[in-house]
Order: sequence, then structure tokens, then C-alpha cells
Amino acid sequence: MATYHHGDLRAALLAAAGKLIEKEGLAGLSVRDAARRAGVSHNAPYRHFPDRDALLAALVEEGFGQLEKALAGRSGRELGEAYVRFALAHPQRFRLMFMTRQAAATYERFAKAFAGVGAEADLAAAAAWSLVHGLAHLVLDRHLRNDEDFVRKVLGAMRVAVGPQRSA
Amino acid sequence: MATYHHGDLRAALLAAAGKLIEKEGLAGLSVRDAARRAGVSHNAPYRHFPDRDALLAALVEEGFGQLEKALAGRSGRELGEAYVRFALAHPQRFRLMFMTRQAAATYERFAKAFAGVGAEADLAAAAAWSLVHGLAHLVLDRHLRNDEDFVRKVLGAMRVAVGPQRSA
DNA sequence: TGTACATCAGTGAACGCGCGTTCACTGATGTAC
DNA sequence: TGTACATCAGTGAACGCGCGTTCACTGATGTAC
Repeated sequence: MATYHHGDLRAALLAAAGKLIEKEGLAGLSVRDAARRAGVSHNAPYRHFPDRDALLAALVEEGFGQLEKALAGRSGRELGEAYVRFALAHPQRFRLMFMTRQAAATYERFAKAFAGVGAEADLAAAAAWSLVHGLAHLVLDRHLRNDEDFVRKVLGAMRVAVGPQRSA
Repeated sequence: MATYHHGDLRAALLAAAGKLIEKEGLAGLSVRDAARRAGVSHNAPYRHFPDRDALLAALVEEGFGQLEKALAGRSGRELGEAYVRFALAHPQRFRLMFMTRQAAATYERFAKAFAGVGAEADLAAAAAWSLVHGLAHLVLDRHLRNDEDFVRKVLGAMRVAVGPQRSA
């Protein structure tokens, strides 16, 4: 039974857009399509998002919230695995997220994981993030095997080479 | 002096498209725009590329050729630095390139660089590629500092942890 | 409990846009003789 | 060296498309009295 007022169109649009971006890619995601999928007229979205960019921004923000939740409390190889898993679960969203400038909280996660490592902790954090981010992209773009065990082994094949043991 | 026949429109279009994709992004790159920039009517490109996708494919192929040249003969940290440098010089092209499936030659480069490392050479190669690929993306998306010295240090902050010394 | 009214989330028609692509064409080039 | 002609790289007009966005509107909801 269709009600004139939707109830929570904003959430429905976000969900629809989330599905669409995975299906069609960033370029293929249109406001009209999201509206269609939410079962609503093509300009109803403008009640909730001033324009297309605002819809994308909401998708990004939601994504970082989910990523933060997926990473929270983890460190070491587990942290890396969770990161890759998130990317593979939402590849297009993941791509979009990192085209914006809002990744500071994600960096903080890695910084925290290496906080004990000494003067070069920031380098170690940046390297770990790079390793994991690159692995995620290469797997989701099909250049490396999509295989949980493989991912675990690749993450284990590198070691932090800075820290107290060679503090300089 | 305008000649009716262009001379080498294919190359001119490729060059124009290369500039445009960096300026406008993948979605903003249109056949018509490339034609405009090459100083030619909007449908002249169809003499040289059957459709837009073919133009993109040519851009990708050219890109992998350039990358191969940039990596050739290098290994270790130098290899990584060259990789990142390439990505930063052509960010949008780089992104596009790795959305396709044609990166096999690039993987071979890394595989070769780790060929001596033992049974787990493929893991080491995958890890090194991931590190470098992720660093490239994070720097070009502005999540890590764009600074040659910083890049060098990050690449130095990780060590391969597999190989003969712990062959298993 | 019932009614008047403000609010605002939706609708449907309409706009202008740049795009990819097709068409019939025309002018420049190169080759056979 | 000169000419006829095939080839084909360009042109310009035209198409249909989906898009983002605006507009005036209408129907549902909630609140004041």
C-alpha cells in the first residue's frame, strides 16, 4: 500500500544509491535512478539532498562510518584484513570514499596501531596503510587473487622495519 | 594554416584525451571534447576509434607502455619510487589503467624483482606491489603528503619478511 | 472530540544541456596509365 | 609530366537519450483552539 509520504525517504535513497553505485559505477549513479529504485518520483530526492553531490557526500560519510566500525578495536594483520574485507564488500563506494578528503579518521586508526613503535611510528603507519590500501585496490580490480587466505599471507609477507630496535 | 587532412589525428586525439582526463576526470572525458581540443569536427574521431571505449582503451594501452618504460631495469625501493612517480604524474590515467584487466606486465615487473627470494617470492611481489600501489593512491588522493622524501621513507619502513632466511 | 490551518513531502510537466552516434557529403591524396 | 579515378579523412546537420534541476501544484500530517 503506497503512502503519499514515504516515511524515511532519505534512508531509502541512500540505500538505493548504495546499491546503484556498486552496480553501475560512480558515473552511472544518477539521482533519477535512485529515485526510481526508491519508488518515488524523479525529483522527490531534492527534498532531502540539495543536489547530486550532496547524495554522493552522504554515501561517503555513511561509508566512513561503516569502515570505522569495521576497524574499531583491531590492530596488526587483523586490522589489514578487515580493511580489505570492507573494500571488497563495497568496491565502488570504497573508491568514491577515498576520492574525497575525509579519510583522516582512517589514518588515525593506523597511527594508533603503531603508536608504540617509536619515533618513526608515522612512517610505519603510512606504510601499513599503503600496503593494505593497495592490496584492497589490486584485489578488487582483479589484479591479485580474491582469496582470504592469499590476502592473509600477503599481509604477513611484510614487516615494519622501523621502531625502537633501530631508533634513528 | 589549416589542412583538411590532419596528418596524425589519432595521436593528436590521444594527446588531447590524455590532457582532458587529467583535467576533468574519467566521467568528464568526452569524444566531442577531445575532438574540440584537437581542432577537428566532433565526429572526426570516429575515423580512428570506433567508439568512446576504444579511445579509453587506447589511453590505457599507452599508459601501460609508459609505465613499463618507467619501471624497466629498476628494482627495490627505486622501483617503488618510479611507480609512485608515474601515478602522481598521471593520476586519472593511472586510476583508469588499473580499472581494466591489463596489468599483468606490471605484476611481472614485481615478480622479477623478487625472483631470488625463494618459494614465497610471489607473496613478496604481491606485497611490494600492494605497498607501492596503495602509497600511490593515498598520495594522489591527498591522504598522505606529496613529498618525494616522505615517499622514500615510507617505502623504506617495510621489509620483506619471507624468503630463504625463513624458507617454509 | 472536532475543525481550521500551516507545513512540507511528495507529484508531473517542462527546461536546456552535452553527449554518443549516424548520415550523406566533400575535399585532399596517391596511384595507374 | 598530365590526367582520371579510387580512396578515405575530414565536415556539418541531425537524431534520440538520460540527465540535473526548476516550477507550480497537491495531498497527508500534525497542531492550536
